[in-house]
Amino acid sequence: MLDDAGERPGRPAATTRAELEQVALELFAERGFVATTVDDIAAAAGIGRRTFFRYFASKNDVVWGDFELGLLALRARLATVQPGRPLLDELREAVLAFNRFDPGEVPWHRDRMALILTVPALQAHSTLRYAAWRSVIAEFAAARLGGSPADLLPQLVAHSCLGAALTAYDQWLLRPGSDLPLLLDQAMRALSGDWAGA
Amino acid sequence: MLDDAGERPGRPAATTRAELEQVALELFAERGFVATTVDDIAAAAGIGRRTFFRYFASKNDVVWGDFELGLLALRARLATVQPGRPLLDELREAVLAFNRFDPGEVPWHRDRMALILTVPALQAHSTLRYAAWRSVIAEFAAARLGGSPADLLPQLVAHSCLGAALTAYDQWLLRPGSDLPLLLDQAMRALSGDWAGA
DNA sequence: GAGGGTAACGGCACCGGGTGCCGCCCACTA
DNA sequence: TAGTGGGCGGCACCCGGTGCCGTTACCCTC
Repeated sequence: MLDDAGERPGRPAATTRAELEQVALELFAERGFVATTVDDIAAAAGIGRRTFFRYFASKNDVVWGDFELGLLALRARLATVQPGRPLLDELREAVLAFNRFDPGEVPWHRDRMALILTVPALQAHSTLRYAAWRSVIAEFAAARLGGSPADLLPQLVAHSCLGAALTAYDQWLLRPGSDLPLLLDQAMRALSGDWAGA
Repeated sequence: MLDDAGERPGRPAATTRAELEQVALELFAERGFVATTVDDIAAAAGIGRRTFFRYFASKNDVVWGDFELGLLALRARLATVQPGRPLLDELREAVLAFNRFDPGEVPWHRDRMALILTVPALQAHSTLRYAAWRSVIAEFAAARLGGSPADLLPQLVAHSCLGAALTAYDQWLLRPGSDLPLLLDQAMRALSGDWAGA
């Protein structure tokens, strides 16, 4: 729905999610997220405000691109993993893969993540997205550890992985020129708990 | 401001945060959080809607009681800890202490946490509160590990502790009759990373 | 006991995100 | 050429949140 350029029955869609996202991100970069209203975005994209909400459930969602797709890919990847290696190694590689991007997309992605991690409204909203991400991890961890994804340990593993990823992203945005994959690797490795001693 | 029963100059406050909180929680329990409007709360408390926002910055905040006070206590506790013991042990005890309540308050607290952890709007908003909590932990961890609280490892430790606490709370709410301190203890101990192997 | 200072109250108007409703538009199909 | 059906988008509305400003009620001083 809402996409295919000129297919079957009804009236053709006036725009696409990707196009709207691009228009919106430009406005956000100019005026900031909060100062940009949905009316602004709709006007800039040449659509009605009401239509905007048919493409995105909320203004917050604009910034998340195709997160659901990434989630599917993550789940698919984890489903085909061989049981030989240590859990944390698998998770580390999966997290790295999930956050790998074409060099051309990186600045784009960086802008998006900067918004998500610094604008309070987006920071708050992100929790709901992360919950879905965590449940993918918890599912995999439960399969490895035995028991249900709802059990304490898989849930904790999922929270830990998320914490590591967020920590790495924070560092990435904090230190210009830093290397995201490296930071993710460091953060994930630290989940082994070396620091617990003192 | 806004509290002391009958002190100095101006007009006396019409109510208190605690009273408003109680009125609001009752309404939330009856109709649910989203179905209760700020007008409802204000009317039930016999104040104007405008006044409500002088006691709480947002409807979301009603549910958080004296979180800031707890934060101060946590910071104070961590500041007076002797450097002898392993970091994770100290953190575990601090987290347990932070979440210790009078038996009489427990059902109250349980209701609040159930709202925070299940109502999407509150779930999202909680992230902003947790950030302050994490920074207290990161501060302490940095003091122990050396370096700045903004460094990767202290941030990761803070995220991990938060993840453990949230996991424990989720389990507590999921399993009626379960023991919160025990769950917190289990979750915090699991941060040592036993699970990393497989 | 009259008056001034002061701080909280609370109405009003406004903004912006989000939603239900409904008529309109327009490509495709028969 | 008529009909179908899905996207568009205006309209009215709800609700959380804010700035403004006059009002209220206490306490202190004269």
